[in-house]
Amino acid sequence: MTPDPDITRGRKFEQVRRGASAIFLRDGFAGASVDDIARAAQVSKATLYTYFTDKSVMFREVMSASAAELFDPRMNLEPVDLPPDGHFADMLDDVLTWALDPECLRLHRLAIAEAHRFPDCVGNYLRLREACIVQPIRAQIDLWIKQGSIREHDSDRSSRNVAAMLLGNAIPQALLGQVPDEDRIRATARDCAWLFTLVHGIHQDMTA
Amino acid sequence: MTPDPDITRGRKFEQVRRGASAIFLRDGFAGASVDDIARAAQVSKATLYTYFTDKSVMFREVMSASAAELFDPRMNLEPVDLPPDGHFADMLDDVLTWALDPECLRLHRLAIAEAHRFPDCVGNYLRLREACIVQPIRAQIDLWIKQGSIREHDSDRSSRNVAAMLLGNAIPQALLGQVPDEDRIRATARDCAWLFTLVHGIHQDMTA
DNA sequence: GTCTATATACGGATAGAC
DNA sequence: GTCTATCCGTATATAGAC
Repeated sequence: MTPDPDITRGRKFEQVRRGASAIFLRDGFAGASVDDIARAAQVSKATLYTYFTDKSVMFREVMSASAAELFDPRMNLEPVDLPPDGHFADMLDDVLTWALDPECLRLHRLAIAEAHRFPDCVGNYLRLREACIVQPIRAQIDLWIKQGSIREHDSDRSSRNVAAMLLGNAIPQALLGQVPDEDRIRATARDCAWLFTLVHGIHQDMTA
Repeated sequence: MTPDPDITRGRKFEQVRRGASAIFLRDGFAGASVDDIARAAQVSKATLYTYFTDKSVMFREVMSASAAELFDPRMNLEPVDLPPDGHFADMLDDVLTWALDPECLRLHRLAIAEAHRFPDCVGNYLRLREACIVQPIRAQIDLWIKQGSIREHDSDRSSRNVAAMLLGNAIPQALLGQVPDEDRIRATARDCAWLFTLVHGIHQDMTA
């Protein structure tokens, strides 16, 4: 929401932004035509150019607005006051399910595709997304450590490792078109939770 | 190397293929212009069109040829007859370093970017890549299981988990422009190896 | 088979009426 | 502020000479 000299807001701003968003997310930056965007926004091309000085400015706005929209609501995912056992798997399930949401995937694909055309945009995106994924996990782990439910350790590292294992297979495959089904998601979440508690839990059973 | 009716091979075929490869990998499908490709290949546009019926055929050829070139030499990475301890971390280091190679990253980015424009191409790519990454890990694990160095378990699952944790953080970040340095790679590889042996090893020390 | 030159369409961006 | 109509460069693809 920082005022951008290249962007003038007006009546149909949201409408335009949504249209642009839809087309960019579908076709990428180079693949998107402003004619298509105008059609999708139900606005004339000239109107587009009253809002944005050119296509690249339009793209930047779409990226930051989409990221803000997608990543903000997740922030209110507070750590829950429950034992690590079953809840952790549920939580990881939620995170993975969220990350596999079509909207989330499209934005991620776009960010990757345009990474070296718009490095600044994408850097910002990466930070926001990272925060949305590993921070909840880390907060939860920290709470459990504080409560003495699990052993003390470097939660920054372990939360990143958990996130990596949780998303490391599913996201690349989903980005390439093979989205895992619910059962597969659940199994992955369980594996992660199991492995985490096995390594960092207090009462681990090595024969399990 | 399957004969494609849309492709006629000739004297400058390789030259053309390399030029197209360079431009597509740099600019994506929609972003690449055939003028640029012709320039990069030091060939006229007309010559391009004697080899490929159109741009999309050119793209498909680039994808499959690049994948074949990048993924084939890795196949001869045989499991080594060593104890899991130090060697596993080294091996994982190799895998991660390879996956972070600029050429490998560019192809991966392209595959993701064009996933829904060329689903067939990308499906093939995904399988080849998967095989290159988790198969060596799995083969190594299987060997150790057979030797009795580590406990018996579902190596298919564990190798995928190891691969996920190994690549899950580094690859997305690298795709978005933030390639980790050697130390970071080494640390990640070590974490993975440590965690794997801790969970599946025979002589684990839980206080470590 | 390979080139130069060109057809044809589509792209981003703008002029000017309202 | 929003539209219709248009400019003009660039894009893909081809014709035809050699």
